[in-house]
Amino acid sequence: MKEQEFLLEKYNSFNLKDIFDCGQCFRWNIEDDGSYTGVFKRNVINVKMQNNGILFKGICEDNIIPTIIDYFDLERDYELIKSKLSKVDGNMKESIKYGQGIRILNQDLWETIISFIISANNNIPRIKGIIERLSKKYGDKIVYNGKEYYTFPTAEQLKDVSVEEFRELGLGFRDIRLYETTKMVLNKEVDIDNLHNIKDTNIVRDELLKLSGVGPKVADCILLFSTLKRFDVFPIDVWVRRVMNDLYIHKEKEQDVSKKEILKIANDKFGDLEGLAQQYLFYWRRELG
DNA sequence: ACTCAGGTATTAC
DNA sequence: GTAATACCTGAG
Repeated sequence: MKEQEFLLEKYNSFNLKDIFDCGQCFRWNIEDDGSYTGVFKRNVINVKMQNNGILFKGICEDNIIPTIIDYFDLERDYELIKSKLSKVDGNMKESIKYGQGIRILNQDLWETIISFIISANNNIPRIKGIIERLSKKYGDKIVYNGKEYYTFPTAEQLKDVSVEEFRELGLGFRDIRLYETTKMVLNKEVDIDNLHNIKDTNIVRDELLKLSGVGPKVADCILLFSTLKRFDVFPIDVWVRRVMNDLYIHKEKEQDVSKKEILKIANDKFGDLEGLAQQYLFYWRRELG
């Protein structure tokens, strides 16, 4: 397959660090020149900021232009979203200033499901390591610029992997969850392709919750970060609980803050953009500690 | 040795 | 329904 290029000259709300470090993805890595290289679907792409625009370059299965527009969510008006959210209050305005270049990627649903099951009670370096080993062992190899990259394995490619083999990748207690979820997806106990056709986010969430290893937080991450692209969700992890307590609730112990009260405040304040609001707040708080 | 990290599943009121 | 507890692993 030959290399393709796409130079995006006009853009806004686009910053590589903000996009790749805001916690939504695990397979993009920074290069020595400050560009990032990542694998998604069967594509290996390098993204580089230049003075004349953003250069996307790499191995792309289909035409690179629509592929990039779709994956980087380039048709959505983030400037409008940010201006709406900035009006909510000073906190939101501050967090948006910090993460002004965030875009929520349209990541493959299956990959997002597995990745966030792996993320449970885990840390980012280890999550990334597991995903790379999983891809190297069961995905397909793609060579680009003399280096080897691996596609994220499909459910079909994980069909015959045993619980023990999953554990050898360093998955820990998540081994059985990957095993069971792979089976459930393959036998269509949960028909994940059909989820895109369901309008009501709550119904989609209930479907995702049937999967092993998918609880409320992971389900909301999948809804927000995959091609399902629901913004009416508010994934609550330790950072979000912390920032919401500090800004709006002010309890002595953040562990005492209930999920319910966080969700109510989030919905009251941010409405149908609460998913985006969560991402700005999460990134802001986690980066500043 | 011990704690912690993008939670979930299981068990017991 | 809600609360308490165990859980792989590896880095600090």
